[in-house]
Amino acid sequence: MKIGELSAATGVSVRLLRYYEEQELLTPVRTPGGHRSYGPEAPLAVRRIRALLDAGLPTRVIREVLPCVEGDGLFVHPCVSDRLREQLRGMEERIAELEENRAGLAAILAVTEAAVG
DNA sequence: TTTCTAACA
DNA sequence: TGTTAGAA
Repeated sequence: MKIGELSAATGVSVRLLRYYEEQELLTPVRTPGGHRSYGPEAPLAVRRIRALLDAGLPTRVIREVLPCVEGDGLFVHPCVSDRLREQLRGMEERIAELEENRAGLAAILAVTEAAVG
């Protein structure tokens, strides 16, 4: 199918579909005219990518685990569990850092408002 | 009309 | 991610 059809079938913009290809998440074949041609499994592949993206994974990680994804993307082969835990760890670290930032900013505001009014 | 690439917002 | 320009 053509990119426009895949877009209509998945609700993902044509622009994004081209971007996924650039990130090596999708690998459509080319017609003699240079147009992208997607196979019948493309809609499922896009759903998987979306599921992983919605989990906050960067495209770089998605590229690594995509071959191990099954179904609609909510289940992956156990062999990539470690990679995913690593991501979860990093995510938690970022959250912790943001909490510190929040406390710091709140403190500044509290002191400021107490002094000014 | 649709798609392509590349670059800008 | 959306938009846009010029070409096929």
